Amino acid sequence: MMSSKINTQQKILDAAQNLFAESGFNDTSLRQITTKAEVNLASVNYHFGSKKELIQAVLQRYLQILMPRLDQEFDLLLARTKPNNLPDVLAVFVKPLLELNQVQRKGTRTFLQLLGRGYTDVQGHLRWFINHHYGRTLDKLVLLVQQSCPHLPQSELFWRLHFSLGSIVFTMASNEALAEIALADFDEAVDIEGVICRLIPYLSAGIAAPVFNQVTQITTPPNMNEGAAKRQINASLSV
Amino acid sequence: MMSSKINTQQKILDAAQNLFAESGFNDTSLRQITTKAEVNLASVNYHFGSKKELIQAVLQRYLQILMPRLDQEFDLLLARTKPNNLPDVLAVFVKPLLELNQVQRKGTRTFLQLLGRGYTDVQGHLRWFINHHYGRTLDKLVLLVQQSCPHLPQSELFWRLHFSLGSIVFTMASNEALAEIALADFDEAVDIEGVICRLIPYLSAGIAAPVFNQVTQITTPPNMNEGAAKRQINASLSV
DNA sequence: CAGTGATTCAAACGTACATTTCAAACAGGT
DNA sequence: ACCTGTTTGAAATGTACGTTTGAATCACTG
Repeated sequence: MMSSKINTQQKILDAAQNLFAESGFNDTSLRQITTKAEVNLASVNYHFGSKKELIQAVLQRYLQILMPRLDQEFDLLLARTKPNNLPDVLAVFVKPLLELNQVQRKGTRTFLQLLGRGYTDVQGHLRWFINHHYGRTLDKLVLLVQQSCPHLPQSELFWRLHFSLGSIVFTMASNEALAEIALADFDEAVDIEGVICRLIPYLSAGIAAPVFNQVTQITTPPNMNEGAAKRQINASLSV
Repeated sequence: MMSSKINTQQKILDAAQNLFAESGFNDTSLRQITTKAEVNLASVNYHFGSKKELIQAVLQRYLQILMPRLDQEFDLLLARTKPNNLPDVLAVFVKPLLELNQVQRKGTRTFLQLLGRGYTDVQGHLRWFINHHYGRTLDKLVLLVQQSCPHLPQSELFWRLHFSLGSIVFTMASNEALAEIALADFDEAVDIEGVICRLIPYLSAGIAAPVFNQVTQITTPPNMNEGAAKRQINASLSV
């Protein structure tokens, strides 16, 4: 039935992932993708059904490798008797992320850019898609961060995790431009690994920062309902 | 010649700013804008020339108020003999930003959302527009941060300022959704002021975090050229 | 109140998009 | 070699967009 022509799907996925990473999902047309992939325009709808599903397939190629790896790293940390400190928790991302380079050339950079696009472009279906498939893993991450920052109220943690997500996503979306500037002005060749390593101390310090009681803040007494809190932190963490 | 019908431009600007803030520039059509503003479709091109120029006009309404205020705050800090600490530098944003609420209801939130959209949507002309008009003011900010963090190499500062920009921009772009979650799960009504106040300790700690010498990092010796560095940090800071 | 320039309006233009259609080309099994 | 189901190809469909057009309407001046 099928054999030698499997690669049409691959050609589409490869072309799509690079164009998506460069220009975002909304600003990349199926015509650009099929032209670059040297396949017929109708192939995308034939093989993937729709543009939406193509976007999900492109991300899924990386997620199905990354997420199980992260999951097992999280389990290792959770199994420890002593609580982990925050930099160690964040550091577990490094290896699984860099292993994506073995999946595909520049895989790590591409995946992170795609993740950034998933947030900044309006792609509600991606949010749902990721959380539906990998919500359990994300739960473990939130738990680990909570354990490593026991002094932080849940609400503060919620905001800081999103601040962090913003740093990551924004940096990765504009990653190439930033790397070029860094190279030109500081003679520093910063690859994706370098950026990740620079992010960790920044994020660790930010997340664990002392809570500052602001003058103007009129906060309702923290009256939160426990279970929903964690679920929602993680739900909104996914794309 | 003109008198009572000035408000067509205002109606367009008001409708456009809210739709832009909600859905981004690319995903808001002139038809949506003119429908909401209850004006004719052709009015936008008649009064503003093009969609691009409308986008700039929407942002300009806030920038021309905010930036001079920031500029004078920066000058005050720069005039001090003792170096300022980082939280104080970042804190000067609070008042000028909140004053935008007097310009328009929910002005602060709207402006920050628009700024976020300016980054996440691909709007190269906005980058140029802001830097062209307000580059001098941004220079002063970079200088202040440098002074308050003398232990940081320029390249590290460069990256951390962008990490911070990502936090701000991303948080503001998804501000409403986050605020809703916070309200539902933590019984915390977090307005835009609350978010800004939460951001400051996070950003301060992140930017000023100790530099961590990563194992894997193979960095070329810091060989930077002084003037270009500052210029580029700020150039890439603008939208 | 006639005339003039600024504004509004409905309609159309040209372009780009995702998706559909259906015939042609292709494969593997018998 | 022939059928059968899978994949490709070129073309068309329908929708939405930003922009342009030219006549109609308005507001003001002389």
